Amino acid sequence: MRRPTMRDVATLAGVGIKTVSRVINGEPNVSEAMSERVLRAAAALDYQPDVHAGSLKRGDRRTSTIGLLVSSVANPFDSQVHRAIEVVAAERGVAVFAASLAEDPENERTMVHASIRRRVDGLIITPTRPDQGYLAVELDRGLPVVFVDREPTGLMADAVVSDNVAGAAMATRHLLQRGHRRIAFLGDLDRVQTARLRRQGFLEEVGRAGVPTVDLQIITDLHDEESAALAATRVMSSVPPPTAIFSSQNLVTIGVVRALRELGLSRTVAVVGFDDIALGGLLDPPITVVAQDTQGIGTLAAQRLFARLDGDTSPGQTYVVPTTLIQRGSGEIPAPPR
Amino acid sequence: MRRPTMRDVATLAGVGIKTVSRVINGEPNVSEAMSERVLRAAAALDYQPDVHAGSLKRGDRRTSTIGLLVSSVANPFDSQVHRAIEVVAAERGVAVFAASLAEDPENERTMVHASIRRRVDGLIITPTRPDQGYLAVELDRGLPVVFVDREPTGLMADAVVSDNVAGAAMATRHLLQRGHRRIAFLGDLDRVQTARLRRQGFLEEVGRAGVPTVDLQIITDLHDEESAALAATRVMSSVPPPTAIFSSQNLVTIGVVRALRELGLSRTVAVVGFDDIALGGLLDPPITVVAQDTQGIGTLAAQRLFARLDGDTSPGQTYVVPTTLIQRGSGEIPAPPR
DNA sequence: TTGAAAGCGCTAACAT
DNA sequence: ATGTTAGCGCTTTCAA
Repeated sequence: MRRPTMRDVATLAGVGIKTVSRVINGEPNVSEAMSERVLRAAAALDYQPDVHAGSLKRGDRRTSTIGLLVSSVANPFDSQVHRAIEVVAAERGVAVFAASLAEDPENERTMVHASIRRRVDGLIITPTRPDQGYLAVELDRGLPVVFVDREPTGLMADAVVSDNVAGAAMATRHLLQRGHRRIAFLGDLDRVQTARLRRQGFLEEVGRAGVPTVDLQIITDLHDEESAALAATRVMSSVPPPTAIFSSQNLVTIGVVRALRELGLSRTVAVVGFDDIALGGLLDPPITVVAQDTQGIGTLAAQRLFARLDGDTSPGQTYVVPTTLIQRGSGEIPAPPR
Repeated sequence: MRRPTMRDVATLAGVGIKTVSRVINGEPNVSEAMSERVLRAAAALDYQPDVHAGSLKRGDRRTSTIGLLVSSVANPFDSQVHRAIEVVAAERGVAVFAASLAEDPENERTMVHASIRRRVDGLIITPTRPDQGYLAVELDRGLPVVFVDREPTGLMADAVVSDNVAGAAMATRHLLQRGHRRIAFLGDLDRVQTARLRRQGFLEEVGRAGVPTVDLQIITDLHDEESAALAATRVMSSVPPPTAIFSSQNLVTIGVVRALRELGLSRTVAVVGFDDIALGGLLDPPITVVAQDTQGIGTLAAQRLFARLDGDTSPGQTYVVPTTLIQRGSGEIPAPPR
């Protein structure tokens, strides 16, 4: 009925508790016969050691648990990153404690503290607050923190991010090369770092191409599919309308596709989206995107965290993971002759 | 540098450790002045209590942590269920420790034990092994377990599942009503319970309609998009070919859609899929599906777990969550005149 | 090779 | 209202 303790195992095996500890932890200097006797008793009782009770007295205080705080575990980008992290963690017998911050700055501190109260060995975070300076004291105390998707502010630490500026520039260049000049940029919440960087990449590229500002339409702060669809409809009714749209985020792209479909313009107006879309290849036309390497990002973030846990004390740095342009059709629609 | 303990807070505040404990835990019988002094000291040291050290001596041994073991955290169904569970858990200050079993039976036991070693208060599991009897001892020891997506075998416990049989029957009836008789069933791994139930629902419904067996093609054990596409291509080349396809799972549906598209049959052959598909409404034709209520399933599973933690000792039972037919176009293609 | 004692950070039980 | 002691399950230290 009661969960057995190491002492119960010791009693059943008729040995001292320290011997059980040695066997359970695979420590040396235990005779073969002893080891087998203890293991038999442990199995008979269905004994499972208490990781946290053990860590209490141990020097390193490790719990073999890390925390992952992302925008939302239900979001495809985050859940793919989560999966990649989990694979690396599982190789080391480390469990992942996941939580969604829902882009609410309050939640970031709350969940960081919830993690620390559970004594995680390290933390992987998508920063949501304007400043991460409050984490400096935790870094000092030896808690490694790696950021994903966005760089932290007010703190030197490892970060693993997509090349947002270059990716957006690549998408933009792709449209320019097909003759587009009147291009609309539809972006999500401007307080999100990635949204700003993608806008920057777009602006830099059109600037290099010498496109006059009057030909551009820059819409920001689209927060969902609905607002994006409305914005796309409005943009297309301007005179003269854009011949191409660059949408800087997943949901925005979907909203744009839906709006163009309803306007009967989906075969006429070129679209490139940032962040891949499930089944993008089966849409009509298939949608061209700048895809992020979610697996690469997750794997690298986990590797950085474990490197820190293994003693790496080099200064924190940002790792930029390249994006890929996937040409499927919507982005290859040429500009109409003038 | 070192992480402060409750004793450090007590020393700084110049009080006994038990007073700090009372303040931190919001226990009564502490003067206003004392409380403020302790909180000031705790804040100055950036103190965070150790949940597990506390639970060690506490009567209930609760850690305010639950484990969630699903097929894959990157899978849309699972990650939506995860998010719903997390919302209920967060209301109670409970953290969720998530892991993917990747449909590998070995992983189920491994991760259950990994969870128990971390002393989770309860477990929500998508069963992957053929039998869950090994968990009986844990139930006895007071660890509540709730199953999601599939029912357990060899164990009486709560389970929250979609109405797979009725959902599949509904999809089948929908096709029958449009005059289809030659219908193909494409299902995933037959060792997965939901795959068998959906096949059963299909067979029961065609049976009720008196469709001769010779008109049906039943393909199972499709494990991914590629094998599903191949199977669909093969099925459509039979003579006479089916006029409708019921695909029993997400990836299978995508494979079917891709194959029909390549064969130029996507506007001719009716398709209904089990489990919704992101952007299914933007495909051409838009895809008709039997959607599962992921949020309802996750919320209910979490509610059942917490009800058990709150003392509910009623016998375990299965909760069946209804599915919804979403008519978008592909399922409404009529059978050709004979 | 084995085991006894002390103590990790905290709470329960019992003082005061 | 506040503090003291013992002990949760385990590992460390040290002795046998």
